[in-house]
Amino acid sequence: MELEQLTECYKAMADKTRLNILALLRHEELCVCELVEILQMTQPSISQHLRKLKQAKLVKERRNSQWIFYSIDGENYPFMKENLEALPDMSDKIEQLKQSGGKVCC
Amino acid sequence: MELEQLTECYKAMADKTRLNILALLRHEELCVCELVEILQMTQPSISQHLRKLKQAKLVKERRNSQWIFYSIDGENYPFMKENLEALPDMSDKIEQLKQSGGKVCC
DNA sequence: TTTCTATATAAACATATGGTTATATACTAA
DNA sequence: TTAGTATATAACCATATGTTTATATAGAAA
Repeated sequence: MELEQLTECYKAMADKTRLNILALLRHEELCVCELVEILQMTQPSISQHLRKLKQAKLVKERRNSQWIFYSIDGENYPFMKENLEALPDMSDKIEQLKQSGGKVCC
Repeated sequence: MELEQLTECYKAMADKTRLNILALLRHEELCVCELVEILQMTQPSISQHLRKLKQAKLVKERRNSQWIFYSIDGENYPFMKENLEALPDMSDKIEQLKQSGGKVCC
């Protein structure tokens, strides 16, 4: 692959918050406000991290009325499956969100 | 794996020069002055990139008299093999170095 | 229309990062 | 020992990055 695109990919992954987002999206698609709730960060910060992940083609978005759902876009790098599998399991965070009523959405 | 260590790994890979170094080391171990010659960068710059790669456990070093040879350390991340395979082939650069007498070493 | 919610964008600022120059360290050879 | 080569480190500077606050945009509901 081209070094430029690979660099952009790894730059997108070179941040703890963004790896957290990817680890969460491995379980299911989530909207911005759900990520804000789980990661306890401000909405603009999450939005800007998502923009970087989207520009690097690591996630894709889907609008549903006023919500925008983000999910993993696993087709753009031949090594991405193995990389995502190395991320920690975050199912407890998702479960927590559902039980606190934060899911459904927002 | 731990997010902290994964972040350090991807930070180490999030630079074009360092991806170039990894792509070169895929072919064979190289010393600092050979990398300086191939990449046409200053010696301190290459040294500092190598330090980052070493701290992230992506490369290891071996001293041989006054030279220090760097090579891939592929055992620390389960996904590294696939990631390295996506790097561009640089055998022409290695070949060029050998033909110009830059090899043997320094 | 107006209001509310969800998300994106912009501006400002502090910190991190990469390159350069100068210097230090380690080893070799004379 | 001294001189030369290979590499590492430190200081400095310019640029990149992440966070915050404020504001803009888009859609839903009244």
